[in-house]
Amino acid sequence: MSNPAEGTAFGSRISMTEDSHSILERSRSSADLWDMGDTKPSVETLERGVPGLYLSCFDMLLTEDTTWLVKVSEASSTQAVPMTRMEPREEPEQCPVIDSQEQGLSPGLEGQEEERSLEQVQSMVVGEVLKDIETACKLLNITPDPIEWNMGNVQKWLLWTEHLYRLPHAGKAFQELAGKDLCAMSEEEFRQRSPQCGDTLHAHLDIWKSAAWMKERCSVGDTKTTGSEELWSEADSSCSGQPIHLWQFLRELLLKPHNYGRCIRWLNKEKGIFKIEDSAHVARLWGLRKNRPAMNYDKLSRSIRQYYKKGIIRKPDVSQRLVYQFVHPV
DNA sequence: AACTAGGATGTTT
DNA sequence: AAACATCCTAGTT
Repeated sequence: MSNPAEGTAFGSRISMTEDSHSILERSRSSADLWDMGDTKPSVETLERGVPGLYLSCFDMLLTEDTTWLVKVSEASSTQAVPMTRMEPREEPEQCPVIDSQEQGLSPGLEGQEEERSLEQVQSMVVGEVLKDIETACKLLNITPDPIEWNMGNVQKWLLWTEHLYRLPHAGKAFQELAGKDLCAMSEEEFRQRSPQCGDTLHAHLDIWKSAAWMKERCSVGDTKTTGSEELWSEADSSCSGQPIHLWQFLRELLLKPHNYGRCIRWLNKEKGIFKIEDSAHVARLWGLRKNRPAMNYDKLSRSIRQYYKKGIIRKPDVSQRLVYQFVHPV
C-alpha cells in the first residue's frame, strides 16, 4: 500500500499541502475567534522570519488560550518531532512574547542559525497544533482522530471549523458522512460538495489527520502498546460515557482559569461561588459542547435555575448578577 | 438592556 | 424519566 507523503500536513518534515498552506494564509486576517474580542498577538512577526511555516494555524485551532506561543517546550519534547533542544538563550523561543506591537524578527539569523531556529519553531508549531487539537477535542467532546468520528462528530467539527474561520456554512454538504468517509475523500470531492470552502475544509482535516498519525506513531514507538487513547483523554469528566451535565461543564471551565478565566471564574473557590463574566461566551461554549447552536445565556441560565430545586447550584446569600454558588463545593 | 425567576412544553438520550 | 432546550411572562437591577 502506498501512502503518498503529500497527503499529510506534517508528514515529512513540515511540508504542508498546498491547501493547508493557502487556508492558513487566508485565515490570518480573521484571527479573532468566535467574536470573543480576544486580541491575539500578530503572527506576522514570526511568519515573516520563517517562510513556509504557518503559525496562524495556532490561532485557528486555539480556543482562547492567550499564551498561544510560549510554553511549547514541554509539549514538544514529548512529541514525535526530534527536537534540537531549545536553548534558553536562543532567541526564537523568546520572541513569541509579542505584545500588541508588531516588530520584525531580529534580522540576525542566517544560514545554519536560521535553519536551527526553523526546526525549533517547527517543533513549536507541531506541539502547539497538537495541543490545540486536544483543546478543541475536549471542547467538542470528540476524539482527535477524525477516522473515529461518527456523523455527529463530523458535524461538530465542521461547525467548529466554520465558525472559527468564518467560512460559509457547508455542513449540509457533508451531512451523511462519518469521519471514515470524510478521511477517504479527496480534495476534489470536498470541492464538489462545497465549492466555496471545500478545499479549506479538506486542508483543515488534513492537519487533524496528520496530528492523529503523529500521535499514534509517537505513542506506539514511545510507550509499549499504548491504547493510543490515554494520552488524549485526560479523564476530565467528559470521557465517562454519559452526556455531560451543565454543572459539570461549568466546573470544567472553572478548573481552567488559564483558558476560560475571562468568561467565568471563582469568586470564592472554597464556598463554590463563581461569577460568569461573559455570559454570551459561556453560552456559546455550552452550545458548542452540546451541539446546540442556538444556545444563549437566556436558556443556559434557565437550566442553571433548574438546579435550584435540585440543590446543585443556588444563588449566593448576597445575590449578585451573574453570580452563582455550587451547593456542594469540592 | 441585561439579568432573574419560574411555568409550560417540546426534545434528546 | 431525567436533563435539558426552547419559549414565555413578569419583575428587578
